[in-house]
Amino acid sequence: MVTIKEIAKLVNLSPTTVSNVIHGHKGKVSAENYKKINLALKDTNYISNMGGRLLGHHGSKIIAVILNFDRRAEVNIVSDPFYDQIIGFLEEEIRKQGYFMMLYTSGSVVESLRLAAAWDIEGLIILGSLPEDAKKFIQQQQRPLAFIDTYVDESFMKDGFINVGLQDFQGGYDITKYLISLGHRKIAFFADGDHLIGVDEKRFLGYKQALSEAGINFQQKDFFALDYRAEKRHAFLKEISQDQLKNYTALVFTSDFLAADAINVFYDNGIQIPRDFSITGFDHNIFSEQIRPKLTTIGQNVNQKAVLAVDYLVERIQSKHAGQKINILLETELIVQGSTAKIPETV
Amino acid sequence: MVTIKEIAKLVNLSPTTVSNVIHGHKGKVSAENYKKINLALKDTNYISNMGGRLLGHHGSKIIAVILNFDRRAEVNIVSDPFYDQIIGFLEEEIRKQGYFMMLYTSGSVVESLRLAAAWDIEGLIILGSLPEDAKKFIQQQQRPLAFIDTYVDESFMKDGFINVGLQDFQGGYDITKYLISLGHRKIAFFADGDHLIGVDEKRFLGYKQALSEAGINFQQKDFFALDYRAEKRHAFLKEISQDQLKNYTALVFTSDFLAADAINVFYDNGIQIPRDFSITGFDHNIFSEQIRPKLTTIGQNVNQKAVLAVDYLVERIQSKHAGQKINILLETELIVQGSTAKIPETV
DNA sequence: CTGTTAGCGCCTTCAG
DNA sequence: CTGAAGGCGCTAACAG
Repeated sequence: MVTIKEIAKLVNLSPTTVSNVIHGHKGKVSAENYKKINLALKDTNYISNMGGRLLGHHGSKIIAVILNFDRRAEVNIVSDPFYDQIIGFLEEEIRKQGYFMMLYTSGSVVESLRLAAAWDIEGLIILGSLPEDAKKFIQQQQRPLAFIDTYVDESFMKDGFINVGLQDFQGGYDITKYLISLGHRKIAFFADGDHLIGVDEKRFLGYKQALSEAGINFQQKDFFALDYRAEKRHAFLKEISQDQLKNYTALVFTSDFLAADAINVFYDNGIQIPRDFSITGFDHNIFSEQIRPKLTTIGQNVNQKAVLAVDYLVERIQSKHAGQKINILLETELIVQGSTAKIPETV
Repeated sequence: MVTIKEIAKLVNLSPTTVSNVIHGHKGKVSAENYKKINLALKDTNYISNMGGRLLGHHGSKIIAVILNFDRRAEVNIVSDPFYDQIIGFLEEEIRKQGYFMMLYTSGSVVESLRLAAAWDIEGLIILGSLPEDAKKFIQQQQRPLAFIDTYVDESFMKDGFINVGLQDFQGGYDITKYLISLGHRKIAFFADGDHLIGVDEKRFLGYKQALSEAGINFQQKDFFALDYRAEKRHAFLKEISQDQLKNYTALVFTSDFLAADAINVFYDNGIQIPRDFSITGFDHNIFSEQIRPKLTTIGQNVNQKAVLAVDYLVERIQSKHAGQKINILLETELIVQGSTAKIPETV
């Protein structure tokens, strides 16, 4: 690997001058030498050694993407397409912005911050963080952070805070309202796990709001928690489909994955959608399209999420000061497909 | 961030001694000082600055995962679950082995190698590489490489070569043979794009072999190339289903994704599976389970692939010499589900 | 406009 | 067993 020193020798100039050319400081170098050095750089296929940069704290050019470990455990089970997709988009945008992406999975904030320190990482993108972890990140932050889909208290959104999320409340509200507009009044809600947090909680609150506005009384029994393990989940769905669910005409799921999964379980047990239930998903990813009937769902632009998060982060890295807090919630879109139907007029 | 020097001051010893403790060179430090230093390291939460390591070529602890750009373009379209899954598994194993993962997408071998040089990357894992790119990597390699699912000529598998793949030929052979055992003799083959390369080619050759052994004559028209763009692909499937496909009773797809996609198109056009066609997939991922009927497919262990690739690579990194070539093709498993059926006895 | 110098943190000699 | 010294490549500060 060629070094600046070697290039300097080659063109009979000093390393500083070479460095100036590399950094495009045109004003500091004569046009003639500028050209000569640039040629030499190309000829020798010069690459700057990142060790040198790191050591002088001149910027590592690394952005780390931190994935919450618990989420990841599931990802490998269900292959959560949201995470998969967004990682691809993040990598693309990080690369386009001239940075390198380090991917790190950890359940521990401390571990993630150690990584950031060791590599002098310029900024972190944090995916799927629980609220309490987000707080820890914010409190111990040494460098710019951008969260994706994280809800924290206003009080934690100080200057420098960045979050790019989705109007989850609105999405939950819209899709529930749509069901109500079809005549449904007995609408159950299904989520991943017992304790609703983050995006699922907002979607749930939107659902409740829509019920309430329509004068429908929500009861705790209308909420169903699904196990992340396929077998348990399937057994549970089968069981309730023969019992509790008989009271409902529509089922709202917090994700396309869960909705599609449920449709299959129902199908296997002779239940037809939307004849027996109207069902809705959330995300508008591959699962809502690769199921029959296709899901009525809430669309989001995952690419945009990734690009915005990276761009805000990079801006903050380069401006070198905190800047105002940013908490963008992207708009959602109701996608009506075949999994929902009007309730038949009954007398 | 605490440095070795600071720790040294703290305990009134030299940096060298501290460094020795950090590296566990017990023999070189008195037991007493060893303890004292270790305590100080913990107290101060010491993290070694990677810049220092890099600069001295003491090992970056980075393994780069290189994704072929063309593949990735598709990944973002179809969210190819194989890539998604394996990236998760790779990250996990790399972390477990004490390395950091840098994820990089590039269509250019040169770009990837520049990255490797700049960061003094210790080893590369290359996913979805075309054969000609693989050759370039091998020719220009400066450090250990591990390929996943790459087929290159024997002549390129010199010492140091590592590839972890699948018995794709066997898989294609087994699944076709299974169809034949059900009585099918008119079996079409569907792949992604015109020019069969890599794993798809092997699967195809397995299919042909099975046909040939059963005395079935393969003709070029039995091969169908699918467009990666959903709309074009769907239109094409619909079109041929009303025409050319009438001659076939079974359809072999190179992936679960394509098979599930086709089932949906057929379903939308009133074609029932397996009544009208028997259909097979390949991979046994989420798509074969999230479709009705579930796909008869070929199973592979993606986690094992990732773990083996990382472990072989790390072994090579640590042993510091090339070692014998490794070209492991993992076993496949025929998974019989509902998308295939016996051909009815006709007279 | 150009060059010299110093220092970032670590590790490996080598000398005590 | 311990310590001092040098060098990895780069850049910023400063001197010419």
